[in-house]
Amino acid sequence: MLDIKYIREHADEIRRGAQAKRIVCDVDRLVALDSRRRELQLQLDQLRQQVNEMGGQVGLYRNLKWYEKQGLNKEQAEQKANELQTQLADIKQRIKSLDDEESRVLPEFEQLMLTIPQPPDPEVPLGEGEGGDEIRRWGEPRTFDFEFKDHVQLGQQLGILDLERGVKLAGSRNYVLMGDGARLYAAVLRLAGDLLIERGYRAMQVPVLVKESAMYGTGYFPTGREQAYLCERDELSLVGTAEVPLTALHSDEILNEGELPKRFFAQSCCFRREAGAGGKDTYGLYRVHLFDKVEQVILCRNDREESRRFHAEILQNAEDMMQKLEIPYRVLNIWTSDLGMGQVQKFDIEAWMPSRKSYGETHSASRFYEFQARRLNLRYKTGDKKNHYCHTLNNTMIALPRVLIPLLELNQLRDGTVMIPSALRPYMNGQERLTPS
RNA sequence: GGGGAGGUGGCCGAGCGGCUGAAGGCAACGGUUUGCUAAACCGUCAUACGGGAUCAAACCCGUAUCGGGGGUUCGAAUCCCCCCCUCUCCGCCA
Repeated sequence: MLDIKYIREHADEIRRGAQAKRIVCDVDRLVALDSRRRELQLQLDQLRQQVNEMGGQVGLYRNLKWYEKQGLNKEQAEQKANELQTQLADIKQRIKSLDDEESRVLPEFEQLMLTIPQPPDPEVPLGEGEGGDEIRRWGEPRTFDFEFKDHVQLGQQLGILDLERGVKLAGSRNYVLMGDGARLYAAVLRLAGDLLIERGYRAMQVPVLVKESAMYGTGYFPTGREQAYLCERDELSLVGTAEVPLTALHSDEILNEGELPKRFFAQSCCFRREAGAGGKDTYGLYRVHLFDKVEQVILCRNDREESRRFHAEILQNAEDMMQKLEIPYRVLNIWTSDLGMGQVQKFDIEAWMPSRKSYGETHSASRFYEFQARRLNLRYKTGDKKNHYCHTLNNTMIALPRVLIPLLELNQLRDGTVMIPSALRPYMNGQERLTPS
């Protein structure tokens, strides 16, 4: 959410931003509702002021000590009071009708406020459709001097992946990992967490079934509603990322400036319906309904330069993780047309996946400035006792099982066994290789 | 799931239906005093929105907010109804 005053005064900029993001929103309608809303408030405030003042008078005219002091007798005072009450009844009628109008205008206004996207930063490339400009690469895509296998073949031959039973249990886009597969999965997550702990990030364990306010606050609702699993009778939603509970953790709070920045991470289950994905990426472990992710979240001061620095930091953390895993990747500066409602800039990391013969997205690092903090009512107080909205940022540290695709495929040997990258071996009891079990 | 108790400002804690945005205390901040610290004293000390003033702020005015919503009343933190949450006893249970 943006500041209505800012929208009012920079309507053009907002319109251009929405255009660049390819997001449809009605700025004119919003501005019109805003001015009507302010007129109504002004009138209502004035009428309420009258009511308060006259109401106080009524009280006085009913107060024996007071009206005797004014030299009035009971009848005179009573009559004054009644007169006032008659006038009040009239004013309250007017309040009622204005109030009715306000209660029609406000919900629409608030609804529209939630649909206004934040303009992208200038360094974001203008684009069309999904994607971004490649800004760097690390590592070389591996070439094979033998017929390589994809992660599904490898997983099945090693006896660590069972897609059929996953589907039997839970429908399409589900899977089961066994033995070394499950161990490897856990090992990657632990490595990611340990790396972040080393760097001063605070480990968190958070709810993954959250109230709608958290979904709205982080910007996933109302637009992304289709993508979420809802537990409707309890009015709760399963989160698609720990970004939601972590970013909303301090919602409706006023932090002290000294507490910032807050560097968090959480490993959590992530639930995504993949509605609209249609038949896309149905093969293997690429796009599944339930996965695990270690997510980084930073809450910092309201300072764009600071936000940028932290953005670089969380991106670096993820790149370092990929380097530890020895997975070649590239980093994209995502186009305006592929940015979400609140994001001002987003960098994706894509890992080389032999079976896809391409880079595939494994990470997404976004910064939001105040956008989420405003929706969440997440603020901090400075030394001069002023309140400011925080800035929020997040990035994947690692997400599984997707990263198992390059991890298995890139490290396979001719005989179908898979070498374990050395950074993971300590988490696998020193095991160096996956062999059929 | 059933029975009790309770939800007031950063915290604790008062609060006859009008003069209570809310006593008092603590914490915090500014100041006086002081060799330093402590103590003492004085002052400040919720948030949002709107209006006015301004280059902008400071500032001035108003409205709303005492868990949330609705009602009674000229007037509600205070009375009534519904909901939510916390604590506690019982039952159930990873």
